[in-house]
Amino acid sequence: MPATRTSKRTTGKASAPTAAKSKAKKIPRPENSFILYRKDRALSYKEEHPELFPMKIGPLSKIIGLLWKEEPADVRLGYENLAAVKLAEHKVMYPGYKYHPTPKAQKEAKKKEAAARKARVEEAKAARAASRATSARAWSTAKTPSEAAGPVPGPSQVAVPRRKSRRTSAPSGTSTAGTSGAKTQGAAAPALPGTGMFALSPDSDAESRLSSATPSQEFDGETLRRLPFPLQATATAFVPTPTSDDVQYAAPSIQAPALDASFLPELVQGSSPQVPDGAFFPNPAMASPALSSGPDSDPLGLSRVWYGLPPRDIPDPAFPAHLPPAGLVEPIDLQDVVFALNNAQQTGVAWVAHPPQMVPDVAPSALNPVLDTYDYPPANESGALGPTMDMAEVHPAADQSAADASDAFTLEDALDHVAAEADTLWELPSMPLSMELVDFAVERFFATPGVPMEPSL
DNA sequence: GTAGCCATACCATGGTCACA
DNA sequence: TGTGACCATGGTATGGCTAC
Repeated sequence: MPATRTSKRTTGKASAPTAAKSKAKKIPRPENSFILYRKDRALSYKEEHPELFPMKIGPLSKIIGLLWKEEPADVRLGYENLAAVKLAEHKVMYPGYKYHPTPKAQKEAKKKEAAARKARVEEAKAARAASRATSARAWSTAKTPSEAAGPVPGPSQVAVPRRKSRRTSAPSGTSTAGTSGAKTQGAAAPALPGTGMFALSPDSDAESRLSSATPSQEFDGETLRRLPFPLQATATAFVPTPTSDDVQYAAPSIQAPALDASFLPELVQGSSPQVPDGAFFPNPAMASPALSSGPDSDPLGLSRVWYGLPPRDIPDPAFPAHLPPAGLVEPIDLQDVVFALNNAQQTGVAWVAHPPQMVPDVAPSALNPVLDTYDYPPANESGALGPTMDMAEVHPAADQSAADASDAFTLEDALDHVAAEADTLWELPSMPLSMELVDFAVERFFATPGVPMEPSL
């Protein structure tokens, strides 16, 4: 159950400094829905009202707070979904993370200590000033330089020891923090050792190992497979995305009753009267058992894990009706898992879909040239249609995907991929993502072949 | 003396924690 | 269980500190 806000800072005192800015090593908290909204809205507000800028953060936050309250429910829900995904990503990136706010007493003690330090410095400054004044007077009346030097300075006149420099060896201009971009580059961006061992682990050392890694290092395909996002190890055939209209045509026989592990069945290889042997089906009910799946029939391991429908609810400009090119192979990442599970929970339909333009009384082959390659045979008596794929097309595409994955790949690329996907999430249908669902998706993610670490959730 | 780095303060809302 | 506090984000101003 989400906690309700019970208090609000009204003291006028500032919050602690942004951790991401002040301490590169500290793991930042996951962003909540409002913070994500604020980030987006500040940019758009600046575009809408350039005459009001530069504007201080205080007034801008007030304005955005008001706008947030006035936003329709679906917009807020979109950001809540996005926050849920960010939370899931955060759990994957920092499996052992736990929020530890500094107790008030400790904070105040620290503040007191800082104030005392400041007072000491001021005192030393004053002493130096007094010393200079004394010296000047002595010099003005001195007959010789040795006389002008005056007495040996006392302890209070000795300069305060300088603390060790915090300056790094980075060239100037590289540490202009404060922009969102700074988080994905430089020291703030966790990177990996080139050996392929990803420094994510469920223990508390993960933080230091992440921060000590070298940015902008390139990684081979094996390393890439170990990255949390995208999940290359479970590359699988793309299935057209269902829309809300599709749900009503879904086959009753494959509706999932509840959210559990049975939502993640193996992809079934089989055949049907309409498609060639070897096509992949998302559900056993849709494929005859003529062919069985296995390493021989599935050399690329495409049937290893089937996580559900990739969440491509956003129209693909390249193809009508969201249809990807035949044989397109996409990696499935955590976002996909969360979406698929959420969709399953909300609609009870996880696996069956047909193109949005398809209606039951129209023959699939009459609809779209794309269907020359795609085939959507009736799955059962209810007329529900299930997607299948021509594996003669899929396998070469999978080959290409594997080749791409073997290319040198920077962590920055992977992070960009995640960020780009997250940016589109607000367009998802209005469905709340429960924390249970997120946790479940994360657990499934870590159970995936190719992901080396177990989470300690 | 100055350039550059860093921390802090300002503000909003929501999630999370410790404590009574 | 309720409450209060911290902290996540953004850009700018300001001041302290260090290196040159």
